[in-house]
Amino acid sequence: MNMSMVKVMLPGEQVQVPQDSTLAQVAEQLAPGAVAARLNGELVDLTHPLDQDAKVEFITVASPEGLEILRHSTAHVMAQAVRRLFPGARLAIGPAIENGFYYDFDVPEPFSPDDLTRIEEEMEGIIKADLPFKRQELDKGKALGLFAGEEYKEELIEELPDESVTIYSQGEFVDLCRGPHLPGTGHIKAFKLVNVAGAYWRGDSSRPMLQRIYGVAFPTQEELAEHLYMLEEAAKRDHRRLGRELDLFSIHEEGPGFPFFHPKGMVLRNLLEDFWREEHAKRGYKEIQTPIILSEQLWRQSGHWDHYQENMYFTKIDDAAYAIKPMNCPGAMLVYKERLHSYREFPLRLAEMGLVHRHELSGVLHGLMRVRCFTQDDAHIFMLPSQIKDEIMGIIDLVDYIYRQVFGFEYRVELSTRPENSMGSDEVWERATTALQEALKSRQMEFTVNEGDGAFYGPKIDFHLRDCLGRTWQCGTIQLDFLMPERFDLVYVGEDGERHRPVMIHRVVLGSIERFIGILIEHYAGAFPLWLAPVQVRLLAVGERHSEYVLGLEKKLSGCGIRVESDVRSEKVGYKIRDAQMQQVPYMIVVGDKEVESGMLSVRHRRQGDLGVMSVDEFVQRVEKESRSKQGD
RNA sequence: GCCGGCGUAGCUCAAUCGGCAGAGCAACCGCCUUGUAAGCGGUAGGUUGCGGGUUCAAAUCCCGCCGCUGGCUCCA
Repeated sequence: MNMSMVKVMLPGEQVQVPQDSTLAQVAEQLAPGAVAARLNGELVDLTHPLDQDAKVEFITVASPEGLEILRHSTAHVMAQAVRRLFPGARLAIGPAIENGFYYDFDVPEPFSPDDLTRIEEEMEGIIKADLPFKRQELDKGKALGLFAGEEYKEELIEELPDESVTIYSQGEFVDLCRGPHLPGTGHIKAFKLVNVAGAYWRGDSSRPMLQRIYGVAFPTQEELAEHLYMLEEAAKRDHRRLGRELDLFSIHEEGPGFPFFHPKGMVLRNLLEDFWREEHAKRGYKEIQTPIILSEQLWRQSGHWDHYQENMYFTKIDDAAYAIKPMNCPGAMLVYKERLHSYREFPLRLAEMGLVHRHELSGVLHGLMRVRCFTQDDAHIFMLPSQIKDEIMGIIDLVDYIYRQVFGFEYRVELSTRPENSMGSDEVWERATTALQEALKSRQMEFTVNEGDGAFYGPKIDFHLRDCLGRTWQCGTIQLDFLMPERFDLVYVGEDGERHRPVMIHRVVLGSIERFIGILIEHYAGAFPLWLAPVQVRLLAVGERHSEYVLGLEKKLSGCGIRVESDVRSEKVGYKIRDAQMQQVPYMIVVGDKEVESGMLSVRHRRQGDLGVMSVDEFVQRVEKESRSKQGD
């Protein structure tokens, strides 16, 4: 018998196999750890047959794609377990996510933590049975029949563009799925269900709330354990915890979402603001300040009344209606309108550290990261249409300078386009969005597009930073606005002597001072670089007889502009060092008989330990140099 | 706002089945006079988030509210 062969091109080698062999058969010989494959560029299951010559790359769970498959398959196993334990549960969607997966279920009763344990046990059984994942293609009509009564699956099937859909099954469990999947459930080695949460179907709060179970999954138990350990470590960096331990800020039941800054938090905050002012002055910004409470009429004119009312607080003064500002722009408009402007003044950059109040839903408040009042490092820039691109590029440079060069943050950029409830014509939106896009492209920034997430008055570029758990928070934003100038009838006198309409940019760099401080706390795990450290030096008296000398030294150092405090408590030196270490004080100076006699300083660094002896001048210079560098440990 | 979990001393956490609210750290007082990550002893600290209910008896069980928290939605 003449068996026909096909050529399989693998990275670095080429083999011939009988036609209609499966990829699994090839993998058995050549890639024992494979769980899936890339066949002519497309991800497929190992059960896929080879009917013609093909380029093949095998995938293991060590690769990002393999890991995603592992997690996705684990989600299916979880759904199977849930179905066994809760036969009435209807399935929604169950994708792989960072570190794991989730699956949404419609169940009459929410899952309890005990249920999670039972589900985990059921999953173990399914894994032990090593059920193969089977793929099947069928037309939509048949699929709808198969999933009859599964309203979420029906909705998904109806929306799929192709006439045929694929389903996967393992054992008795069948699910609509594009795949690919692991060869069998036995390939799952390490997973854990971590929590349950309510989640609206398709993220729409007007639709039913489903129960979402989150899990994590890794190729090995070791990696899973490592991940769980990392989470524990991350919790130690949580700004809410460090804010209390380092006495930076507090939030009270009497003011949910309204943070209180303590003396040390204020030092940090003021230093950050000083830095901000310096950098903005260098770049031609003028600073203004506008009131927190302004007439409701103004907010009607700006469009906030129609588009932002739900987030605003209102009040009355002498029976007249006022609103507490949720944004700074209308105030800046009034400043602009104070007098007539010439094109020669442009771009006119009016900055404002503006305290805004917004009614955020109670369920979203989170330490300093999401609050109900915060200070925006705002600026409104008025300019000619021809200046848009340069101006936006200048702001991108400033953001990059502060985020990356000064603080060493990794950040993500998003372009947000027109939302549903917005003002203005399509044409204006189109123009503004294109301008932002072009600025990003000429700066060669990588960015993702966030459809429908713009402000109600214009599209925006957002800069996102990560917290200790990898959650991202929007910080900087650049918003282009053709509408507000229209609404407030802003004009400038052009070269031609005629009046024209200026273009405006709203922008923040840090975003919210509060949120940015939250990010800083987590980024440095409380060990702020010297220039930001609320206390830079702590003097530790060895015995009580050294107190007086220590206090004199404190005066001397603080006279040199160093933030210093003294510990003259009746405690051992080891105790004082431990205390200063835990407070993340960068420098400790031990003062005993030797130092009093010699006039030298015994310096300890919070990371490098004992630095030995140096003179006061030497130490002051060291501190000044390190502060100027803005470098961390 | 919605779904789940949680709320005990300033902080971290105990308190068996519903049976006298407890420990460590911090604070305060005293002893020690201290040399590079926690010296010793003592004192004080609580309407168990708030309000109802069940019970002979509630931190514990039930209901409502407040707050925190993980998500969803929303957003700097």
